[in-house]
Amino acid sequence: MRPLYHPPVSEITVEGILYALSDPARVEILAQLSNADCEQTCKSFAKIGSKKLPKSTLSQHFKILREAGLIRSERVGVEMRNRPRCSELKGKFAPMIESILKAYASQKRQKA
Amino acid sequence: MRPLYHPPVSEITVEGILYALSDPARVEILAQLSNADCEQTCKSFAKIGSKKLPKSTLSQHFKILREAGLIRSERVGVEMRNRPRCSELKGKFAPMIESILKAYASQKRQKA
DNA sequence: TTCAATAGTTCATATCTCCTGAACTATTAA
DNA sequence: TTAATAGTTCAGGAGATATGAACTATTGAA
Repeated sequence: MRPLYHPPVSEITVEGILYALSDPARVEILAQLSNADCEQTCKSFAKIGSKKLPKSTLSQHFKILREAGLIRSERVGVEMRNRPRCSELKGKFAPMIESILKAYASQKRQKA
Repeated sequence: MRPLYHPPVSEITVEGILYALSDPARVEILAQLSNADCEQTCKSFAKIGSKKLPKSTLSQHFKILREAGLIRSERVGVEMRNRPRCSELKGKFAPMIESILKAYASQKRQKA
């Protein structure tokens, strides 16, 4: 199993971030991860909204978020802990990401 | 030729906007359109960066931006005028879009 | 150790999406 | 009319995405 790749901040791009967040499942994952009290394993996302996702698909989604520079994944025992990298992205991308998550949260609130 | 569809603000979604902006050519188009003095026809985007795009591709890109609610297209004589809809999106999406364009512009500046 | 269980990754492939050349539509001007 | 210009639509192949099956890594128990 090849080691997980986390791009350095200098390699992260706006397009890459937007692409990663262009899938509804992935915005939802990042949004939930950004709630500090959220469980951070892949397993905990087996259901997103009302949709059940197979683990190979989830693994792909996490990989895309990871390689866009949005999250950091770290093995802890048998599971993978994922957390947003936003503290590392200060200034450069954090305002954009925050405004995206804010708009997404507000949209969700309105639908409910 | 079926009439161009412009979604009402109530139908515009965060995911839709992020998807539309997940293609480098499309962020670039929106970014340029957001400069008031930019030429607004499709024709004027036949080259994006160093890449030459065929008009069928461009037409698709404009359609996606339009149907995500990001631009309004209007026929004027033989050509199509496109302008961003951000004034209509006040509050709901404008901050997000602005922060995206800002991050994109700053990234471009840094590369140059 | 070995075995089983759990969590996730990787691979193969079927499906879906996107890009683009070619044909078509709409408008204008000669 | 006809020609020119600007864009749309369509069809096909090329490329991306989703997912079941097989694999890897870690832990805990026998």
